[in-house]
Amino acid sequence: MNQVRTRFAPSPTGFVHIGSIYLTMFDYIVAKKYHGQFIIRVEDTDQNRYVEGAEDALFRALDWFGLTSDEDPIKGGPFAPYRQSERLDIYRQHAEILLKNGHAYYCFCTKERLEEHRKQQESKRQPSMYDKHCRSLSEEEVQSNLAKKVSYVVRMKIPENEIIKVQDALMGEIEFDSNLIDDQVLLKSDGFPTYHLAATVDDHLMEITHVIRGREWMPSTPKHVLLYRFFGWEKEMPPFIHPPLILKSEGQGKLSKRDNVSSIDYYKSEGFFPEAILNYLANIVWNHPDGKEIYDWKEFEQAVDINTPKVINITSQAPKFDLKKLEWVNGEYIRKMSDEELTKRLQEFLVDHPNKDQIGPVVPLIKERITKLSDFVPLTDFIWEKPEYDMEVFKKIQPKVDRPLDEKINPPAGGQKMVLEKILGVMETLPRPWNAEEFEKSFRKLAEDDLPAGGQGKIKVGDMFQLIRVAVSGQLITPPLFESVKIIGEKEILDRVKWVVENFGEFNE
RNA sequence: GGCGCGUUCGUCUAGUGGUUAGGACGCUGGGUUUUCAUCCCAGUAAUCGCGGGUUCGAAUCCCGCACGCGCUACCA
Repeated sequence: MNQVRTRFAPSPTGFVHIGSIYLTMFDYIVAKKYHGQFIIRVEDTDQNRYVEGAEDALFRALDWFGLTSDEDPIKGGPFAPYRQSERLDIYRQHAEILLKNGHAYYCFCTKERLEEHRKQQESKRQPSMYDKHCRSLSEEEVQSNLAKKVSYVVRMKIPENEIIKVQDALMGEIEFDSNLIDDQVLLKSDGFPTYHLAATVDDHLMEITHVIRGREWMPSTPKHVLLYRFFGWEKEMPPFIHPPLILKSEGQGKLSKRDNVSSIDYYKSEGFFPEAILNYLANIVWNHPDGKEIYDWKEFEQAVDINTPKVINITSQAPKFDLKKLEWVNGEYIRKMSDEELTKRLQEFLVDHPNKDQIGPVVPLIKERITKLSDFVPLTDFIWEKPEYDMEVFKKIQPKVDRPLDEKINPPAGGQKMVLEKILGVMETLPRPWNAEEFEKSFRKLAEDDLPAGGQGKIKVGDMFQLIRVAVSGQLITPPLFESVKIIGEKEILDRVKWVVENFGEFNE
């Protein structure tokens, strides 16, 4: 069997879209499963849409996902160059072959004429297609126009009255009426090829064995089938695989540039793992035979079998993007990761964090509490910095007592201050270094026996610890209290609690 | 408008003539827990887009319709 060769053919026209990664993943697993080659070919044939730096961003993104190519414009390879703008001669030569064997023709129609024609068709509610005006030009007219350097394009001569059959891997045989297929432009007036010519020629020349591309290409596949025929390459025509497009989670249409979740920059900045994203992307079109939801791309290879018609056993329906589920998948990766690995990833992610060398001990505390790396910061800020205290937060803890306390303790704010003073007192006498058992025991005792002064009532243990939590962190939700306290250190804790007691009721007004 | 594809819980998916239509996310409730989260348990939710057939029997096969998506450029 021939080497399996797949390709991802991006056009550098903007930021890297999640859909590109989704498609590249298919290319990658098909090639890797059979120890073949995965190629990146840059389709920069539209000079108007070219965006400086887009290609670079793409390579960085693919690298991040570990979707490394065997041949590409940077690495080179046996079929270089891999940038279509550097292969213009090749397309020109192939256009000439078609011109010569009668499958293509010169078209000198102006853009104005085409536009006018299109408008007329639309007003008559007819399908908008080229009227094949230049198909009937005489040889003399063509030569004369060429001699006069009249601007031209090369169009494909689509045969009439024929049913073009396309074998689509995922959808089976699809029939197209050739009369409804436009005489596609193959070579533009600027000498650049259109996608149809360039991709077909390159796929053949680069010996691509499986064409995997977005579903939006399906309607133009009959043109490509025809090109294979016109060039006499029918026998080597690869299977076409058109995975479904990813749709917006709400509203209508496919995931577009306007959706923030469509850019991979979003995932990088939020701290998602590339492998988790890949897992999610596989998951929306494929289900693991064991019912597993969490698996890596190696397992996703099970979906691939080039000896079956579908090649990749995925669903044909277009899925909606679900960020919630991606977050869940990412959280699963975080939880199953070793503390060391997670620490490393956090340090890489938190490049500017002032205490990033000290996050190691904190990691086990937050591992089950974050779903993406960016969640780390708001959850742990208080560990390194004295928090901003807010009376509103304290007011949310309404100590519940089993019977009325004296008027000094009610209203609650007053009671809280008194309790905080008691807490400070216990902390000051607690033998150092503090240990978890002693810490908990002392405060339980405080809650159950020594509060309030005079023994008139009890505070719930939970409320007690909440008060300590807020005094230490300024917030109601934190990683485990004692572990956090240990990391912060006895002295700093005492300073904070003392400050809170002294300034109670004053801050944040 | 034309052409093509698609249509099972809110979302992703299993299911290929006989199932209590299964799993996952989400959501809700409960348990564990000093908060949150994790973990565990339970629940919620799909008359399988609609209407006709075929059949003893249909989510599964056929036809029609509706809806959704894509394409309809000298863009990819």
